[in-house]
Amino acid sequence: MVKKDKSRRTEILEKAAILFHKKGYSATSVRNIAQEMKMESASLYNHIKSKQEILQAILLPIAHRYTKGIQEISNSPLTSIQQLERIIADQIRITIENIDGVSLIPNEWVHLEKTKERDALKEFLDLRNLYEKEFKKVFKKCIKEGYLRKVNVDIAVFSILSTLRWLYSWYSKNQKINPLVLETELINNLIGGLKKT
Amino acid sequence: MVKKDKSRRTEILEKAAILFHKKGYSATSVRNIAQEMKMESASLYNHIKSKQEILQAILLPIAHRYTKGIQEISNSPLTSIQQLERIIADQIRITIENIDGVSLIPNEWVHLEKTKERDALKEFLDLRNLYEKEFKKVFKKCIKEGYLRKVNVDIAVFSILSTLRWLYSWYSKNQKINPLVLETELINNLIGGLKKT
DNA sequence: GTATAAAACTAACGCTTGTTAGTTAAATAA
DNA sequence: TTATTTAACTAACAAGCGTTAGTTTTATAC
Repeated sequence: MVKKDKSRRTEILEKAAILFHKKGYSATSVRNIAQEMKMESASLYNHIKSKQEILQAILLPIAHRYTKGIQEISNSPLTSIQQLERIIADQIRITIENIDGVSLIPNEWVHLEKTKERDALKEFLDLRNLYEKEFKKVFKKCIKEGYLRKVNVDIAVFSILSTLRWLYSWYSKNQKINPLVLETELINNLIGGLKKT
Repeated sequence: MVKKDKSRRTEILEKAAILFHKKGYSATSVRNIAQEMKMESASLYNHIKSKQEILQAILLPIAHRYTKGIQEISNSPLTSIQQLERIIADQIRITIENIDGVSLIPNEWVHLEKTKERDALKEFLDLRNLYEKEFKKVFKKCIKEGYLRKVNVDIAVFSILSTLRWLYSWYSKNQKINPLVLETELINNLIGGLKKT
């Protein structure tokens, strides 16, 4: 048995992600998604439970992926500064792999709801908090072990994460760039700084 | 004659900005805004032309403010690196002054439309392009004059602007911080970098 | 105090929304 | 071939949307 074709459901999630990316969750109607799938809106409901479920099915796996990634790295035997670099690289990779899905992470999560099946909003925010906590832990270790200057951790981490959150937007318009170049350049800027020494 | 009270219209724009910030333009209904104003939705139309006009009245003045700011600075007799620092400081100040309005800049501009009165979408994008162009110009000058390393300008500028775009989000949750501390710390991180030398 | 203007109200409009019910067509398994 | 499942369809729903019309109340000017 060969690997199953991309399921109809997956197609829907992909099309929806593109539309959500372009217009936002609220401004995208179920009929818009159906049109993109070349079917009637009612037919979508053979594959999905609700519009809300689509959003959850896009966002939550990504949020889990982020958290899993940072935990594996921070538990690895790398030095703290190597860990920090790997964490940044991991985010860049996730973004490039799934631009439209990732594009919803910074803003559209506000439309997650508590449904019968799961409290998606809480689930998302818990994962995000966990991620941020882990990130700060590694960052502090980098300072303590003398790799980084003694800066305000909250401000510095917010600044780095901002760049990574906006990467999807920049990368959408600059896909020609080599991902590896982007990776090294970005890590260099974020950690090493821009000033001539 | 004493200075006129904050007009009812301005109140509406402020309330709307808060709601747009919280839920997004599309998910915010005219009735939501009216409720916040403690009036009926129809009464809003004594003060505004349409929901779309509200969005335009919030976003476009801010966009103009940004562009005016960067142009004044880049035409000043400061050195290139001083200009860069001032541009960053200016953005930080605009953000702090009007958090809810600024919060709409990164994403909600997609809901701007061409109306009878003005092509708000084009107007916004033109301003944004102008801003980015000006920013890159100053940045390149900083490199040319030896203040900054020879980095990829597109990537570095995107990275700095990302941090500034996300500032509203971070600052909403950390208002206790002294704006001036934030300013110096952020400029230092963004330009000077984090690594110990 | 009366006339004018500003800003609220009630009621309703046409349209779009997410979703359900019931039915038919296509694909798969026996 | 027949039975079963999957996935499409048409039609419709109740609720909410932005907005308009017309009216009444409140504030301002003479």
